[in-house]
Amino acid sequence: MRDFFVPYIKDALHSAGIVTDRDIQIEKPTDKRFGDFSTNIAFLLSKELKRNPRELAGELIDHLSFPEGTVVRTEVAGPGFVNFHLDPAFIMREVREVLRSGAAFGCSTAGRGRKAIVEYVSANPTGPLTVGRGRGGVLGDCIANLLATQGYEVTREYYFNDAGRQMQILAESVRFRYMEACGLPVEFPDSHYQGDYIRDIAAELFREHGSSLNETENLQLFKESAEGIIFASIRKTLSRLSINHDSFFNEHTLYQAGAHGISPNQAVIDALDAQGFISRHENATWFLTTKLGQEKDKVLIKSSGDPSYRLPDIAYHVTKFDRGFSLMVNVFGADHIDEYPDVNEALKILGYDTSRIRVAINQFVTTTVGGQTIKMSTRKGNADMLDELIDEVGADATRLFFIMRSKDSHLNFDIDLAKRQSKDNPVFYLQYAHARICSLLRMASREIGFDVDAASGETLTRLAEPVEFELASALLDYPEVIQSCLRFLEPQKMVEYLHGIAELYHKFYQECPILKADPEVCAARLELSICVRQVLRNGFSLLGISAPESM
RNA sequence: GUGCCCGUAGCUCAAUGGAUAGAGCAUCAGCCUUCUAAGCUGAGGGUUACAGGUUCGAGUCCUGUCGGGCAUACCA
Repeated sequence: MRDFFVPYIKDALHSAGIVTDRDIQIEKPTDKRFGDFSTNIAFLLSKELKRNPRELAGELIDHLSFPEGTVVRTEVAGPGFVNFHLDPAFIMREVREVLRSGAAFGCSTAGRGRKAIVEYVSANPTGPLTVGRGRGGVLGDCIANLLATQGYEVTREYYFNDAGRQMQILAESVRFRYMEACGLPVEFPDSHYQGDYIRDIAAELFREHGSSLNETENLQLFKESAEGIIFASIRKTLSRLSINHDSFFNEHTLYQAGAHGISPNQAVIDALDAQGFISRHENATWFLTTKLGQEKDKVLIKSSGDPSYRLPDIAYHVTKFDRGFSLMVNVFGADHIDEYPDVNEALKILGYDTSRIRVAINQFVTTTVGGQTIKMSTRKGNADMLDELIDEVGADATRLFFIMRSKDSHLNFDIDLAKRQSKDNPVFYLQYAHARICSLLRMASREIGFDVDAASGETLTRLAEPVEFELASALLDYPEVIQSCLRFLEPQKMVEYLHGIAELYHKFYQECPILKADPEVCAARLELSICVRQVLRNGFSLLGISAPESM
C-alpha cells in the first residue's frame, strides 16, 4: 500500500523542480486525524536543501495529484508532515486482492531465482534439546518461512558435529552408566553428562548386549548408539514443532579430502596462509586475528592435531558460498556470540562477500512456573527440556511464545500462562478469532446459503462503518509486515500484527451485526470476514501454528 | 577488566529518528432472552534506569554512570 504513494510523490517533486534521490518514506500515523498515511520527506529535504520544511511540503502538495477515487485529501500538518486521507472505497477495492491471492497474499517474487540457506538448531547430538535451543529453532524456522514467501529457494540446514571432545565425553558417560547397569562399581565423574537419558541409552545397550561389552575399550559402539538414539529424539522433538530440516550437514565431511586431494579444512588453512594470516607455534596452528585488531590470535588446529571448532566453521561457510547461496542466515543462541566474528573475518580474507550473511542471535530463555524462575542450564540434569515443555503446553503455544518477544530480549516463558485455556493466553486469543470466523461462515452457509468459495469481494464497497475501514486497512498492511519481519529477522512483529488483526475483528464482530444485517451488508461483512480469515491463516502458517476451525 | 544484549505502567512486553510512548495481565466500572462472553467498551496507572550530547524532532543515535544477562578455551 505504501508503494502506491511513492511514484506520485516523485513526480510531484520533479515537477516542483526539487531534485533528490532520497527514498520516500511512507508512514502510518498513530493518530487517525493525521490521515491514513503520511510522509516526512519535507524534513529530509529541508536538511539537504536548507529550506523550511513546511514550505517544501506546501510546494510538494501543490504539484501532487492522485488518480480519481484514491486519495481524497492531502494536507501539510505540524512542522512539515504531508498527510494523505484515502477514499474508503479505495481501501475496500484494494482488499479484494486478499481474496484474489488467497494463500499467496503477502508473497512477492523479490527473491525469485535466488537461493537462501537458513542454518538453525545445529545442536550436537549430545543430549535432548533444551528449551533455549527451541527458541532458536522456531526463530530459524519462521525466518525460513518468511524467505520462502519472497520467492527464495530456501534450504533449512542443521549443522552438527558427531566427532570431537563433546561426543567423546558422551560415549564415556554412556559407558559409565552401562557398567552401572552391569552391576559394576563406578564413580561417575562430575564433568560428564548427568541426564537420565544417558541411563536410558545404557539400559538399552544392556538389554541388547547383556554385559558382553564390559571388556571392550572401544567406545565406538557407545558413541554410535548414543548418537543414533539422541539424534532420533532431537528430530522427533523438532518435528513436534513442525521444524523439518532439508539438510543435515555433518562437520566430518570437512575433514575429508575433496576433488583436489585436500580437505575443505586444509584448503582454508592454505588460503589464509597465502594471505599471511597463519602462524605455527606451540605445536598449534594459529589464525592471526591480532592483525585484524583483535586481542588474541585464535587456534585453528590444536596441538593434538585436531581442528578447533573455528576451522570447520569457516570451511563450512565456504561451502555455503560454493553451493551458490546468495543469502545465508545463521541463527545462534547468545552463548555463541563470539563464534561468528572470526568466521566473518576469515571469509573476508578469502575474498567472499560477507554481506550475504546475516546473523540472528537470540537471547536466553527462562521458564517460570508458579511465578518461580527456573534458569536454563546446560550440562547438568536440571536443564529444562524442550520435549517436556511441549508436553506441558502444546506445540502451538511453544512456538508462539518463543517468537512473541523480540529475539534481543530475554524471554520469560510463563508456563502457567501458556497452559491456560483462557483469554490471557495470546495463542487462544489469535486462534479464537479464526475459529470464530469459521463458525460464522458455517452458520452463514447453513442459514442463508452463503457461498464462501464464490466470494469475490465485489460487495465490500458497501461497507461504511469506521471499524470496517480500520480492519480492511489493517489487512492491507500484511505484505509490509512480512517485509519488516525480514528486514529485522524478527517474526515477533508478525505476532504483534496478527494480535492487532484479531483485536480489530473481535471489535468489528461486537459492533456490527453480520447475519442479522440487511442482506447486502450481510454479504459484505461476510466477505470481509473471509479476508480476515485468509490473513490470519497466512500469518499462522508463517509462524507455524495451527488454525483451528472450531474451539 | 573487555565485547555483545537488555533496562519503558504494579507484572510480561511493543514502538523503520516522527506528531499526545502503546498492548495484554492485574485493579476498578459497564456489556450476553441477540451470529462462539475463549469476546467487547470505559477508567486509573509513565521523569522511557541516571547524566550529558547530536537535530526541526530522541525510548530509539553518540559519550559516560549504575543495574541485570551472556560471552571472554588448544569446548562447540
